[in-house]
Amino acid sequence: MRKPIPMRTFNRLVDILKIIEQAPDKQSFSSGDLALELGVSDILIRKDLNSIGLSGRPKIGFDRTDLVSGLEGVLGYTRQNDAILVGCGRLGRSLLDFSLLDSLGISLVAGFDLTPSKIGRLEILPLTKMPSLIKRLRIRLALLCVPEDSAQATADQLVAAGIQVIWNFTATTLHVPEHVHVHQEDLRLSAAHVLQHLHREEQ
Amino acid sequence: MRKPIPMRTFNRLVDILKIIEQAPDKQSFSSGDLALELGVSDILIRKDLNSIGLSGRPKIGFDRTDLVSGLEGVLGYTRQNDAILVGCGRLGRSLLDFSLLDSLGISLVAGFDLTPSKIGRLEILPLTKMPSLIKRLRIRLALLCVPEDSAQATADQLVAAGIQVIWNFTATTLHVPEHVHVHQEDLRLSAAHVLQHLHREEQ
DNA sequence: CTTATATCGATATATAATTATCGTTTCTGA
DNA sequence: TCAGAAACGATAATTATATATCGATATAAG
Ligand SMILES: NC(=O)c1ccc[n+]([C@@H]2O[C@H](COP(=O)([O-])OP(=O)(O)OC[C@H]3O[C@@H](n4cnc5c(N)ncnc54)[C@H](O)[C@@H]3O)[C@@H](O)[C@H]2O)c1
Ligand SMILES: NC(=O)c1ccc[n+]([C@@H]2O[C@H](COP(=O)([O-])OP(=O)(O)OC[C@H]3O[C@@H](n4cnc5c(N)ncnc54)[C@H](O)[C@@H]3O)[C@@H](O)[C@H]2O)c1
Repeated sequence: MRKPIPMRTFNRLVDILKIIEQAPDKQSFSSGDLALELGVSDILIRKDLNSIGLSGRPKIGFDRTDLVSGLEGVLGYTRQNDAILVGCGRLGRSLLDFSLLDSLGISLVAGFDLTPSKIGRLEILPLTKMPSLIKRLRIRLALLCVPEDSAQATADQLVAAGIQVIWNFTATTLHVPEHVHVHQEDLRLSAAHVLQHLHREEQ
Repeated sequence: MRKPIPMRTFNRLVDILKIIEQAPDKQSFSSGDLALELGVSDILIRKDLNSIGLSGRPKIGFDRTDLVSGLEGVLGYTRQNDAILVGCGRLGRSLLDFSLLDSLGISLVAGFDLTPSKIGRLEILPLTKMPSLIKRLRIRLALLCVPEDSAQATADQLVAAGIQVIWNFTATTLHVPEHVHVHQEDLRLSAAHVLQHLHREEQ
């Protein structure tokens, strides 16, 4: 089995794929081009790409098709993963419309809320239906967008129903068993970066 | 002038402050405690804290009050920064309610949208009023939450009105002049991390 | 067909980040 | 009051990450 990808490399791979998608006309990309946009050396770009089995051609660069399929494969964007959305308020509804998620391989197949309804063609179900649906469709990922004071209790329900990964959009730190993974969508770090720039300008 | 803080250290400082805020009863924190939660060595924690002028006491650890004031100072959470919100749809309204921003030193003092209205006690103004308000209140930060296909045009208006930092919640990559800084709130990277964990579980 | 050049990959070097070691300080309890 | 332990800070060593160098290769132009 191949060794795990270092985090820094992983982050750059995400960035590289983004650059490629934003230049739909380019047929090939040299390590120098990509390096310039990312602010690192071309050598590093080649190392990153080589490490996931991609190679380029002298005088040409890396082929677009190779890059896209290689990167999407490694990043996991190719296969479609079913997920549920819990808490369909303002943020939740915004995410339901956010087409980027689909293109990254995440399909929201059901929504849950205290008050059931229908958004577009998607059923918003009451929470009582959650456990059975998770089991029936073998859902492993949940996006959590409930109010802060319901976050832990809802997470507990998700865990009890067998969810393995929680993408947590609330600011509440969740306590979950060892085998469950929480990815925290945290604006704190972003805010700190924003403030740095704000204050940098000041001088 | 003190040298700039390395990015990795900066990120850990944000995490450390979060840990402290989540343990409101603890009067002091040892580097070992913090290290355990962050998954790094205690030595590194001490280095990080020493680097911003904080020191601990043997047998006790770092004093809560020192930590909070030191960290908040460095991260810029102490002084209040006025900001505007452009695009008051689902995501935008959610952010207007998101009290975390206030506690990080970001006050949303006005909202703008195609359709003016009032949310709580906050006026949502038409875009025509934007330039004069930015100048009058000397606003330097804008949160951008408009639809993807208006993102670049709206950013152009913000730049023309003198905004210096744009916190971009749209997935669109913005092109702005050198002196303007864009902080991209990007779900791509998060999604990739989430998918890694989903697939890790699989084996 | 030959030459010039852009770009690659491999190996070596340099820099940055993290951890280990060790002696010191301050509190606790006998 | 003194021994022991918990935690600290400074310096040294290690590991990880990024860059530099250089020979090789494929393309394009003449
Ligand atoms: N990370 C971010 O980017 C970010 C940004 C803004 C808000 N937030 C957070 O996201 C969360 C949602 O924000 P919002 O503005 O959409 O709130 P909202 O009040 O608009 O929506 C919350 C929804 O959850 C539903 N709900 C309440 N309790 C529930 C439960 N136990 N189970 C299922 N559904 C339940 C409500 O009916 C409502 O529809 C909040 O915790 C907020 O603090 C995060
Ligand atoms: N980064 C994230 O976490 C994230 C999550 C979800 C959505 N998004 C993106 O955020 C943006 C907003 O999403 P949403 O769900 O709130 O959309 P929305 O349609 O609910 O709201 C958009 C708002 O912008 C207003 N608007 C349109 N054109 C405008 C203009 N030129 N100037 C000012 N206001 C204008 C509309 O009147 C509307 O109120 C979208 O681009 C979406 O793709 C980002």
